[in-house]
Amino acid sequence: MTIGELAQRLRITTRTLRHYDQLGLLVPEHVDALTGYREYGQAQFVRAVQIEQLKATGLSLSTIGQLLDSDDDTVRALRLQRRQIEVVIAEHAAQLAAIDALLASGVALASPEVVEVPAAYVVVTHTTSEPDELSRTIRRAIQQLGRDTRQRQGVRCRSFSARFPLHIDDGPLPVEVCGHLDEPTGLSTVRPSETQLKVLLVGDISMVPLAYDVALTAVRQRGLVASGTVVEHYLDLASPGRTEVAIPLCV
Amino acid sequence: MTIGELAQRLRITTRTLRHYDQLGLLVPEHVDALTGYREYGQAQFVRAVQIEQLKATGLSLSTIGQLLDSDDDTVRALRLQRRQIEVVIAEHAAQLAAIDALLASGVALASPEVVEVPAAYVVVTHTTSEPDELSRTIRRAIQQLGRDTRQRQGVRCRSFSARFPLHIDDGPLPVEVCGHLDEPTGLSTVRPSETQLKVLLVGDISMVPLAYDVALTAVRQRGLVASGTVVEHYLDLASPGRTEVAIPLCV
DNA sequence: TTGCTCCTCACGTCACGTGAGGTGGC
DNA sequence: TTGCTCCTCACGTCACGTGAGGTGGC
Repeated sequence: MTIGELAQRLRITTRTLRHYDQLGLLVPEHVDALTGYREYGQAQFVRAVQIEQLKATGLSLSTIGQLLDSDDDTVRALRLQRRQIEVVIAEHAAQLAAIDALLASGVALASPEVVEVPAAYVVVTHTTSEPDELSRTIRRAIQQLGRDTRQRQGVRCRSFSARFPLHIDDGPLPVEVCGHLDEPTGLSTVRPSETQLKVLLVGDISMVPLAYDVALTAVRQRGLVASGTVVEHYLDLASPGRTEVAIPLCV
Repeated sequence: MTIGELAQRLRITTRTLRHYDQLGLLVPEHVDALTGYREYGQAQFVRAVQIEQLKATGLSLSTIGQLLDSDDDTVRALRLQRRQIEVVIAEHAAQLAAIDALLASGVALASPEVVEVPAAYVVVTHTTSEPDELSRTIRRAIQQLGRDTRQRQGVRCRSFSARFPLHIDDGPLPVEVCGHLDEPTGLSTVRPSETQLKVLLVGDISMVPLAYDVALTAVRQRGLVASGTVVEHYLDLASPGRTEVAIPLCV
């Protein structure tokens, strides 16, 4: 049969069949020496169907060729392909999550700004941490604080924030973790209002150092005076979530 | 800052930054006329972070550029992107299903072969169909037959098959649908053994006509004599599932 | 002088889509 | 002569990776 007939049967284009020919994946039974016309036979038809079947699994054409030509372990190749597709799906799921987080934040793209943060009711806990344990320490303190406030006061924290030194050296550093409440309760205190240079970051945790860097650079560049403390405010704890990284200013 | 410093902060390569420069997506604050060295400032740093944030959603660089440069509707763009990612995920899910079906079948790739199909216990039902209603008619008959055998005989069919004329003209055509049983029951009959040219097809429904075509071509090419009937045997009804398309032979 | 960072081309990736320009049989 | 199918280049896609080959400041 001609290339057009084969293409019609397979519901693919003649260009695709010429591409397969060029790759050596599906060579015509015979090529007219004069006109260059390709002639395909029954064996090529069957092979073409097999190729389309394997293409439906997302395998590359070169892999398909190897599987059809040698007696390579097709089961093994399909299992491998399965794992790779799962990775790709996970990547796309992460993109969906990133989109949702951005939409939920009102599409806030990282940009540093000076803001006046109003006073707030908070429950405070203090701890210390090695520099490279910082994020784990904060996470644990937040979980503990969340449980405590719910058990002891029946109140759920709206969000959490952490404060630690702006410049981190060796050795343990003091960390303050706050749970933010809507209303004052027995154990809550008031955190006074302050001026901050703030970066709202929507994205996964790996972007937090970047936000910190943006904030710090902006402080320097605008000639502001930092108070020596960093504030990270976790607006939601989902990953990727919204995190504010801020540097309190001395006004 | 230099291109290397900016790259380090963003955890991307200098090549990527040069690429952005080339696209006009992120142009340095200043380029040394003599050495060609790029110099980036605070504004470029912030813009670069915004670019990376939007890249996490899977948007293309050209779209990102448009969103950052004009006041295009970013919310609309993100919603659109969300839908496109869902489509891509669905495609990959279909690939996973294709892999699973192939693995479940023992990696049977379409190839026509002459087989002796043994006798079987079946429950038979007859109906007619317009040619372009064929697949729907078969599906309905299978559902009905499945319900009937379970209700009236408490037996579940192992699989189903359908028989219809090999050459389909205009007008209604006779269709025979069988439910295959493990054991004989009150209403079951025996379908005698027969010789078929069979193609086992693993894939979605759209490939069934292809399998039919493979089988028919093989019959012709091998000089066999067809009985005038096509048999489709649905080994599992999931989609994509395993379907045998066979043409009974006159021996 | 040796590293290090920086520079500019320019090819390669993957599976084709899409013209451009031309030919042979009904 | 007009359609139709067929042919061969060859560029374009997308976001860079990866050399090749070379330069300026410590």
